[in-house]
Amino acid sequence: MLKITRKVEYALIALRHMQSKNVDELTSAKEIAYQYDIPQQLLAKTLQQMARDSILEAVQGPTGGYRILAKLDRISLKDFFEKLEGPLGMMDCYFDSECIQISACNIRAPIQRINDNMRNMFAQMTLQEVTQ
Amino acid sequence: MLKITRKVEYALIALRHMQSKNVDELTSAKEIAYQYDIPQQLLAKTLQQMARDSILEAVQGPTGGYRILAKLDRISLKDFFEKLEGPLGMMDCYFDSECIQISACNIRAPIQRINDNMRNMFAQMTLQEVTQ
DNA sequence: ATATATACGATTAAAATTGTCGTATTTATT
DNA sequence: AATAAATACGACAATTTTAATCGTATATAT
Repeated sequence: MLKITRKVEYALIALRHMQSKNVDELTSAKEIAYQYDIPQQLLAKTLQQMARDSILEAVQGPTGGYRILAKLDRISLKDFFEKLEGPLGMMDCYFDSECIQISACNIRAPIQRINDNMRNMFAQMTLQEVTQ
Repeated sequence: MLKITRKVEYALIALRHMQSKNVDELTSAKEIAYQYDIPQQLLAKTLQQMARDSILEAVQGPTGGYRILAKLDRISLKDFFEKLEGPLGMMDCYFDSECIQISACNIRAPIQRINDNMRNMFAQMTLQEVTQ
């Protein structure tokens, strides 16, 4: 429970790797996959998604690759997680509830309190803090 | 990602239900399962585990059931989660690491920082706060 | 032209979670 | 003593989620 996914893990590894380079230098999926022993295609999809989310910039063609586009100190960990994985809730009913039992449920409110604390925590940490 | 499990969910529902009763009154797994539409056997196992962990007291035989044994304001959410689900880490390498890539890994330290924050947060919330 | 990179939908594989089954034990009630 | 209703718990099955792969298209430097 309460685990991050490989997708997030790979994304963080990639960002950290890119941060150790010059800002406009390109890094290919292959390079990262090889260096950290990550499935290349899967990593590539994650990088592509980050590009769609304007966190990275992608350059096609040979000699292409990715570089960091966004200001990482402006992106909270909460936003980052939600960009990659969708809404961040400890229970699905936090957002859209198709739970029929909802009227009988006696823990919705307390869970939401925990959840708010967690979201708050991740809202206060920036990507920069994590990848610097 | 970062979801609590049904086991924890059912445990919280059960505790909250029991807290609405007299302290020494017994509640059967059947009663809770029926009222909240939870698989009875699964709930029973969770209650049994809580009994092993001295959170609940179990009474056998017909008219038997469970009652709250522990002081819920003395149990942190972190301890509660760990009793039910084992070590609480956002990545498995937080505890025992069989990750071969570990020397190449560039995010172990940052992830541990996030993790410490999360553990800290759950260490500061008590079960009482959640189920009251 | 060719090689090498990104782009991405569809599918498969693996792992984790969730739920069920079967059987044993305890004990209040008759 | 017999019965019924509860807990106890290991083993198994089903389901869901996550992770990984496949196939094909597109872009572009050489």
